[in-house]
Amino acid sequence: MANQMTEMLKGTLEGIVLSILAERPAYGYEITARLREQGFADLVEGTVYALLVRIEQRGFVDVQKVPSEKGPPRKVYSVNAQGRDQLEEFWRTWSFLAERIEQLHRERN
Amino acid sequence: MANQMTEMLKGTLEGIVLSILAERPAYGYEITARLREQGFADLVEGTVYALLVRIEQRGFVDVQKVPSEKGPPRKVYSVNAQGRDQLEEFWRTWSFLAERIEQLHRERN
DNA sequence: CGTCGTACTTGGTGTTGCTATCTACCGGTA
DNA sequence: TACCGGTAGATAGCAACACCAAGTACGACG
Repeated sequence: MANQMTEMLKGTLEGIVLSILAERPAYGYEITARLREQGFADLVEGTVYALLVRIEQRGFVDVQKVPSEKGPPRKVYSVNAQGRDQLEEFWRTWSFLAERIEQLHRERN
Repeated sequence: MANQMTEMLKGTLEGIVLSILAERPAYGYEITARLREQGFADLVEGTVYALLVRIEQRGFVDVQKVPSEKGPPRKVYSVNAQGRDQLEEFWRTWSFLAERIEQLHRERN
């Protein structure tokens, strides 16, 4: 993955995944696949799985094991109340940062 | 510093500083002060100095020592051609990411 | 039985921002 | 003189996070 994107994903990927889960519950393999389709072509599975473990341990998501026809059982994640709070916090932080960066972008020559 | 902002700065702070230097050359203490005024209140000096060392070693900036009336000599940094390339790359990466995140933002309920 | 696609796990690495502390220079003040 | 605060920079150690690499597990299909 391009180094710059790798570094930029730190701190944003969690928000991205929480946001995806806020739309509707999903499991790791599915999330990875969707993100790859949406342009994050080089995103590696291990990253997403590790992130899911993290946000579960922090109590932002609930997990449900669902049997799959095509492989091992899926771990379907859904955001809970605490996760929604975290997501709101993410949007606040993002908005602040994006605003300042966009301002620098406009000021560039 | 809020944890979320800390993580989000990874990967963006370099672009922010390069962007500031692209407007006009500056030195570390000044850059830290300006960023703090602009809302990055908890940004620590050490972070900026370390970043400046990094981008100098990567050849993105040129340095000039300038005596100060109020303290030790300043190290004034200015972006060079390679730095401008890096900055362009930063804007491309940022635009891509921001677009996708804003889309998730709009889709939220 | 071997392979492919699905699905998840994990140990190690590199980058990066933060914490904390240090040095250095100057002016004002007790 | 001695001390303090503001200016200016450096750095060792830490934590978080994305990546890399390799592994396990399950079912279907040839």
